[in-house]
Amino acid sequence: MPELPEVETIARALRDGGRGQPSIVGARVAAVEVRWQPVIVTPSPAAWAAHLIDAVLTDVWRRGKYLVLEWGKTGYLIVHLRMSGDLVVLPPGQPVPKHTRWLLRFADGRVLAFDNPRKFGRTWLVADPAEVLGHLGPEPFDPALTPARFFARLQQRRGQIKPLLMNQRFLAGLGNIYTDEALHRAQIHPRTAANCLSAEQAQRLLAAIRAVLREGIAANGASIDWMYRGGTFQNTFRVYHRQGEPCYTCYTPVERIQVGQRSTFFCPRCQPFQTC
DNA sequence: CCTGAAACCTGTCTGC
DNA sequence: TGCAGACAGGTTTCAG
Repeated sequence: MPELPEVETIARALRDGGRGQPSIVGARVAAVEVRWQPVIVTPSPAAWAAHLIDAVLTDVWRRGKYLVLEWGKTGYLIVHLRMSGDLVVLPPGQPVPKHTRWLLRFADGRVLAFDNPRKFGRTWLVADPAEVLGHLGPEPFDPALTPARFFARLQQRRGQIKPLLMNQRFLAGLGNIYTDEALHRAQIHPRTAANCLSAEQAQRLLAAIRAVLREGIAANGASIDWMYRGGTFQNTFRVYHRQGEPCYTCYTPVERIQVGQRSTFFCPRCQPFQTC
């Protein structure tokens, strides 16, 4: 589930209200429960819980695929969902999801639950968010990331464009779905060497990345399988999971290949392979 | 620097 | 119905 648009959807719902629940900003923690300790990276699970008791949530935001919950002077609770799960608000008395790894009970009776079936997700509580987020590349919507700057960074890399776009040190937020969708929109083959792209292609690619992310956010993310619900972007996929079906642009069957160990979907006609 | 393999997990779906 | 195998939105570590 969780790439930038899904994480953004969760962050906005927690901060502003949404997905059927009002905002939790201003709520005070009355009790903490950790059900699967390895999910807590730092500090120790006991210290983690002790720090959060009585803390008041002051803000929620997103950086890349990380969710950041601010608790005033208590610090920053940072969450990464990895391959599955959600951060959900439950009204008083409602049972928590089956795969809840930790939960915060608020003084008003509501519960914030970290639902993470595959146990890949991780949580940190830190004084400085840079401890966790410091390695991340630029946000895709950062105005400082101009087409010229993006092109210059591509020029410095010789690897395949798809794994590079998914490298969070290069750019923060893209995952398997949105990368394939952006490359199709920009008409670039996923195995193209990054430094073989022209300035025009770089500009087109950056615009395509921003367009698919914007559409994904507007659709509240994508829902696939049982992992996540609520979003509708899956109805707008142009290539992802469409192998054998006609490209909407040229009617050539969409192909599925492996690139960087990930299933990759592309149109062989709209996205021809190129070398320098 | 770049690539590929493996590991971390649970659940769903497909085919025999 | 049972069961084996493939596959899944991510990241890290290691070998070459």
